[in-house]
Amino acid sequence: MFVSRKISESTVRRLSHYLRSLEGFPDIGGTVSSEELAARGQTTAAQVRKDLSHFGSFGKRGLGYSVDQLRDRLRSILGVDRSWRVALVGAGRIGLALFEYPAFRSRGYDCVAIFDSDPEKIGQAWADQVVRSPDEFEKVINELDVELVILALPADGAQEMAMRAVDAGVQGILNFAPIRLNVPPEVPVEDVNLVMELEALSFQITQGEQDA
Amino acid sequence: MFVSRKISESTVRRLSHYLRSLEGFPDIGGTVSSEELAARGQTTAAQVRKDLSHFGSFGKRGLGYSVDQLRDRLRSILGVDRSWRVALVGAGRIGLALFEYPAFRSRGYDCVAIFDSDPEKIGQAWADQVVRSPDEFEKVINELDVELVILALPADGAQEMAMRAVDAGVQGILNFAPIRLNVPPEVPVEDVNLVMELEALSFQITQGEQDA
DNA sequence: TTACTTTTGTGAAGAATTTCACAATACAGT
DNA sequence: ACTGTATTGTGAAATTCTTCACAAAAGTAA
Repeated sequence: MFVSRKISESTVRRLSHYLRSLEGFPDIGGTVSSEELAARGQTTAAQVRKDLSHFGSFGKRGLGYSVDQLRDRLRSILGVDRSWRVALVGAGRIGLALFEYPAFRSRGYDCVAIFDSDPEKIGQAWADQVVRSPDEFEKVINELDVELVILALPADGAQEMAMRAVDAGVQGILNFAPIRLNVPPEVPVEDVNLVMELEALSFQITQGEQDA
Repeated sequence: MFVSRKISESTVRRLSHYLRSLEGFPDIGGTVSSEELAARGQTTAAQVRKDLSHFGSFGKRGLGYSVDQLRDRLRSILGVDRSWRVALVGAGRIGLALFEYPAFRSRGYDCVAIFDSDPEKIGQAWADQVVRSPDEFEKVINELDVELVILALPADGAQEMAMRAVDAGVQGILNFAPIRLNVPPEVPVEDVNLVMELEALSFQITQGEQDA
């Protein structure tokens, strides 16, 4: 019914997935059943209904969910019905890839500052942005009201910048550095660890072969 | 004891994390306790022991685990005690970032081919590689014995290339395209979805504020 | 050898998540 | 209005994952 405490990580991932499916629906004004949504997300209809039920009941029995309504509701639940002010820390290949990732800006994640400690890079123009020195970090974060920080730098600098981001009042961190960041529990961190993903893959392949 | 069926996704992620921690240990010949390992991975000592116990018992009571031995064992479990032949599909920003990611090659993931459908890109040299046309895909995958494919292309081309990869005999797929791939269950797929990560982050921030 | 300390490996308990199953309800057709 | 069909919302059951707690080592020191 109400927004109960503790929505699990897996539920959130599925919600994000449902939203992605709904965005693929051209059918304006139509409806979608939990069954259809499940088919697109390799989960079950019951799981879809359970996930959605944590936030209220916005389906119609016998009919399903209004695509438009559900999409709007999911956007609001996931916090993407607004825009976020993001700073990118690390102007390497990964930083560049993210900066130019189309889905990034199109979903309201506005990159308003870029930092890198490499003197070669400081001052470089990236689209409408200029790469800044980390010396300016706190000042810029405050002046531009940055809410999210993306850490796309090597492991050794990541912990320090995470701390500085938290102290500067940032609300969340997307971390690409392959270390576990030590931050206060009230600041959410999401990790993207490419090595871990590859290892999960080779694990599954290796295991699969052992079974055969 | 023995490698039992069905190791959970979360266990695999933790194993990968333990390995990362152990690689940071300069201490050659030393030992490490489940307690220490847990502290580095924001989990508990009992969890570490349970995770490891799925694959045998390679600790010494009263002493802990031999760093060297455990590291080797984890490498073997995760399948990174060997090298993997990888093809990159999509020579955009994300593809480039991955191609140049140092941890990539250093862990035995050898990129042996790059494909892109953009005629502008075909023929470009990337380090020791040349970007190839997807027309050559099946031929090259077979000739070079490619085992893993990294899909770093837009959503609309991803499903087709996934299918072609599976038909060509590829054993696993790392997917950066924001769609759920439809492949036979015996071919493992790992998804890296940047939008999903950002949404998980904004969800947590939004939720946190509602509680306060 | 014996006592003491440490830390593993693991059954059992507890917690969390997923699936089941069905009453409630919404609409369509007649 | 009534019958039939579809589909939600949700307790309860089943399953999976995590934590607890402690006996079984393994080393150390006297």
